[in-house]
Amino acid sequence: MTVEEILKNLKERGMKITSQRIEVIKFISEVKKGHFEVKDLFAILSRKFPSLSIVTLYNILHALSELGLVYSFSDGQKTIYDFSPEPHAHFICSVCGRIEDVELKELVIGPIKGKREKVEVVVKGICEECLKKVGS
Amino acid sequence: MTVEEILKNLKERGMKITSQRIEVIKFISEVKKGHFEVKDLFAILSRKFPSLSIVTLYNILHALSELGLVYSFSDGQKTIYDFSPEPHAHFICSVCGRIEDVELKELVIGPIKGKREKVEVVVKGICEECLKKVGS
DNA sequence: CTAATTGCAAATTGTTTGCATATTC
DNA sequence: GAATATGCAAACAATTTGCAATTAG
Repeated sequence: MTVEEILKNLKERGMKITSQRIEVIKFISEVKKGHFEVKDLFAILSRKFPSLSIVTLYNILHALSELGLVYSFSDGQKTIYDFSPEPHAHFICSVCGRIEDVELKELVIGPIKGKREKVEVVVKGICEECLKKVGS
Repeated sequence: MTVEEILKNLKERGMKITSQRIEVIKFISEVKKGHFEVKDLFAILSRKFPSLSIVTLYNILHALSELGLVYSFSDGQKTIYDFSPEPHAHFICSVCGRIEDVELKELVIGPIKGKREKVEVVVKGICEECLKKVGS
C-alpha cells in the first residue's frame, strides 16, 4: 500500500490527516520490512519532527494497528511493530533481544469460542551469536 | 510431578528449600490447570503466608520457569503463568482479558538460526460473552 | 466553527534492583 | 558459618490518562 492509499484509507474512516500521521505512514511504507519499538520510531522521527510527542506515536500506532495497517506483537515486555505484510513467526533471543522473522509453514489450532482477530507465534531462544559468546 | 519430586528437583540443582517455595509449588501442583498472573498468586498465597513478598514470588516463578517446571507467556502486558503440562495455544479476549486454552493441532515453522527454547502461540480476539455485550 | 488530535505532566502497571536481614544447608 | 533467599523501599520501563491548547475539515 502506498502512502496515499493509506491516507485515503484513514480519511474514509473519518480520521484526520495530520502531519504527524503522514510522517509515521511515510516511514512505514518506506521501510516495509523490519521491527520497531515505539521508542525507536520516536528517536528516528523526532529528528525530522522535533515537536513530536511519544504519546502521539502511541496513539497513531495504536490506531493503525486497530485498522490492520500495521501488525504488532509483544516480546513479553513491550510492543513490537512489524510492517511486513506477510504473516510469519518471530524468533526472539532472550539474551540480546534481537528479533528475527521465521517462516510460518503451518498452523492449525482447535475451535475458538469467539471472534479471532490475530495470531502471534513467538519463538524464544538464544540466537547463534549469543550461543557463541556464552556457550550453552 | 508431585510436590516432593519438584522439591527434589530443586535440591538437585542446588536450590534451597524455603517455606515460600514450598507454598508456591504446593499451589501449582494442586491446581495443575489454569492461568495465573503473579498478582493473583500473590493475593492467594498472602492469605496463608502474610509475610510473603511479591518480589519473592517473582523470583520463585522466574526460577521455576527457567527450570521448565512452569510455563509462562505474555498477554502483551504482563506475564501469565500456566501450570498445565501439555502444550497448547491461548486465546486472549482483548475486551475482558480472559484467557482460554486452545488446542494446538499443528505447528510447523521454518529453520531457526539458534537454540529454540519455547514457542508461544497466542490468539487475540473477542470472546463470545463480550461479542454478545458489545456486538461487532 | 466543531470535533478530533496533539503534547505535556502526571499517574499506572508490571517488573527489577540494591541492600540489609534472615534462613537453609 | 557460608552461601543463598527473603522482603523492603526505591528505581525503572512501557504505556495510559486527564486536560488545555492546537489544528484539520
